[in-house]
Amino acid sequence: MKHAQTLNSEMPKAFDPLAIEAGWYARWEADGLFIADPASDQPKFAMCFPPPNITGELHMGHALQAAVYDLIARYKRMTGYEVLFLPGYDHAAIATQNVIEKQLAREGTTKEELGRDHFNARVDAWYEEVGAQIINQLRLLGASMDWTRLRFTMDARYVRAVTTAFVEFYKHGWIYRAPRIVNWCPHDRSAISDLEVEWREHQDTLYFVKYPIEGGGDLTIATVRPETMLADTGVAVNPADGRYRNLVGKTAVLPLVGRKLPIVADDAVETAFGTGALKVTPGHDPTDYEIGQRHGLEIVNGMNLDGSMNVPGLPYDGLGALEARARIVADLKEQGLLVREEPYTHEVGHCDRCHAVIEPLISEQWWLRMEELRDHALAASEAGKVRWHPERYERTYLDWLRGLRDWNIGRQLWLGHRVPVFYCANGHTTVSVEPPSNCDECGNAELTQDPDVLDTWFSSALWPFATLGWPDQTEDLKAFYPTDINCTAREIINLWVSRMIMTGLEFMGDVPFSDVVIHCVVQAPDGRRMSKSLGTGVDPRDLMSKYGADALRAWATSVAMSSQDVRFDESRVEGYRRFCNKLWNATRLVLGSPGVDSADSPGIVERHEHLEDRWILSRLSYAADAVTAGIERFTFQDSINAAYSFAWNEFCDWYLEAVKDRLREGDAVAQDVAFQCLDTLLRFLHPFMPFVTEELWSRLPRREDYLMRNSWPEPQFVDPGAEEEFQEVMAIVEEVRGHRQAAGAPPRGGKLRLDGSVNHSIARLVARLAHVDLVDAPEARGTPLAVVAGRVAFPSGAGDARREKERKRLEDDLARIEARLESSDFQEKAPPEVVKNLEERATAAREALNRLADQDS
RNA sequence: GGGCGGUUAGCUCAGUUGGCUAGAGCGCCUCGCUUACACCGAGGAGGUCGUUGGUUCAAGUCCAUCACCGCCCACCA
Repeated sequence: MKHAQTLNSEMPKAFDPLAIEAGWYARWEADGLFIADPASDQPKFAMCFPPPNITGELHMGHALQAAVYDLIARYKRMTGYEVLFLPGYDHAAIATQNVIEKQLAREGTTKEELGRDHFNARVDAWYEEVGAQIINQLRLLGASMDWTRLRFTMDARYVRAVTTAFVEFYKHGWIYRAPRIVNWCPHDRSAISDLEVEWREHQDTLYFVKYPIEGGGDLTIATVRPETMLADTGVAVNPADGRYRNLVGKTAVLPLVGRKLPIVADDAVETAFGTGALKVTPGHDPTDYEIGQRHGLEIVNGMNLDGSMNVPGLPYDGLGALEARARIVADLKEQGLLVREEPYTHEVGHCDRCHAVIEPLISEQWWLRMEELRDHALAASEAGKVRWHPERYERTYLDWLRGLRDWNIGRQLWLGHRVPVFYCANGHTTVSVEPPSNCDECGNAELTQDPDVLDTWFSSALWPFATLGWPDQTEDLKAFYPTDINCTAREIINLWVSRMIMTGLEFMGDVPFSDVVIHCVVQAPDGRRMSKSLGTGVDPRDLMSKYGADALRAWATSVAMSSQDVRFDESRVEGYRRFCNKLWNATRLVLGSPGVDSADSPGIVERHEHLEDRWILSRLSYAADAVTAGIERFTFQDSINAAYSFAWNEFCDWYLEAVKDRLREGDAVAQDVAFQCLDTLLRFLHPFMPFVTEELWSRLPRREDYLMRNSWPEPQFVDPGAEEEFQEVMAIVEEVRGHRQAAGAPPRGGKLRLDGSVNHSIARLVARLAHVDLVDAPEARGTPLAVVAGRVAFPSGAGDARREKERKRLEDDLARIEARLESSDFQEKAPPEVVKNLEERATAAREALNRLADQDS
């Protein structure tokens, strides 16, 4: 349990985050506060943390995401839920393979040289090392994750879930194997899905090439990839294109190769592009593939899996694409077939992991039919089962879903979940979760497993239930599925969120979560992408060691739901460290008051004789409401801002200043109110800044338990009258201070006569806060301050400039207000309360001007 | 090519259903080491809310247009 001590004398003057963070995390964890109990009779609340790729350390995006998740987890615990916050990490097959390959390259070797076994050992070691790093960083952040339920997508249990899903889909007849044109990464020697292609702008050349026509004449086509012409099997024109109508049905002859190419008419051809004639390469272009299918064109495979040319008998055989291109262009030029070249800018697909140029080619792959999965997901959305925050992202998701095509789930990588398909020597296929010992059909025991692995996203798609034990009906699964929230960056809405929804509906019969929260992306200060390779990354650990985890988290949650991406601004993180320090010192002040150990805390103050007490308690209620509303609406910045301004601008700047004397005298009511404020404030700040709040709360008198497992505050002391009166206090005090500075007077001292209309409570506070003595009448000489009708003036004439400025402001304001009030349209059409409000403002401005005039006379 | 978001103080950002006398943090200027805090306190300067129109008694807030910036989808070679 925690150590009990409440002596502020032990509190250093400055808050040191590093001195307390690790200790609290260890204590929370040791006391099992992160562990979820499926048998609890509390309502359940669950979130499965998006498994970070094990490709390296956590970056800013992870920190931001973890801060948001953890704030929700802590908030829900405090509001009475049994919370499961489940951590894990992802094997990220293609990404990890690339990382290891790069390491090997640096060591001057390759995975082929190393061999499968050694390569796998290497990968395992890497998973262990990086997995530990990631966990460590999440702990540093204060993420209250249930580490007893840590999951890894390569754990045996998880693997079984993945293969089970595959087998189920297969039984439905949704998984099939077929040759199709795919995005081929020649570097990874694997197919990748459409979503894993990253498009980049290239400055290329558009080549215009003359194709002779049998029986005389020729036509010119335009291409940026002349090397693919070696695999051309046709030429296409638009049926509506009058220029070429007479050529349809004729045959062109492929230069350099001599192959006969039927000229066909197809709507897919754009008449406005190039010459309006398209060379058709069904084996290496998706559009061409479809045209080829429609017209029965032959498919020629002109490329090897490593991206080199596969054109036996031609001089380009075995060359890389770019080299072949140069040679072909030269040869065409020599033969007079190159009509012209134009610079051309277009988008070229790259592998999003290794960045190699994608080569579309025909390949036999595993496919998953999406029709039914998609339709169920669409129906779930229509039924309002998933809410998106901000709402607009629902459309992003739905638009993508509606255009969904079959998913290429096979990968030809060394890493990943193996496809659970086995072939026997007789050519039969057995599909099974557990490796079969015999062929299902003929009993043959000589089985070989399909070499393909599954797309990483196939396994990630099962995350919300596979982590809970599916396909077994575990206690966790029953208690915590469906989960409640998924929070990610928008870039993986389609890759991941959509697929979880589809598999959840399929295997669990319900959506995997009810709310999807999309957070913004943090950019480098100059607006570029934050990236290690660009050198624009900022390490969250550096920030934590400079400012503390609380400051980083407070900043992260304050920007997470921005409508636009945010540029990283370190000064804002620093600002939240100062805020922690402010809280620290405010607590220190209150704890330093004599006799606090016996203060009646916590307890609602029944003795309301002090205006400032009623005022701050009313403000506290208002702030607590705002914090709660912000969390509930997923606008965390509203929560942070409300907490910050209450703590700093109201509690510290005004309340503590107002009650300093009372605290010093050991006034039990002031102590009680101050503790009440601190107690509540620390509670509603805890999800945002768990460490400093737990530390300070533990120092308040008689706090036996952890703040972390205490209840969410709902103070309900609202006193509009007190708020109004205190406004008056602040206005007069600010005026005194303003005049003082304008006149160059000392910051305290002097005498002030308040108008008789100012009540005693207000007068008392003004005197204290403005550091003046109240008198009945200003003395003729040596009186620095005087007041007329509740407003401050210097009788001497010092402060005239300020007064003049004030007059100007008031006059301008009054003129504007009167202009509006004089409009009959306004009087008739504006709501009465708006008119009334404006009239009151006009009155106030006139009174203020009158007072200024009185002072002049 | 389609869709979405953004353009508010020197910088980074807030501004809920139109009522704003437009805010915060940082930075800047002037004071002040007052027994919680100099990781501080007090005062102050600084914005015709990207453009041009429109709707309205009233527009940063709604509509249209244009201009930039960013993102997501999209297989015109």
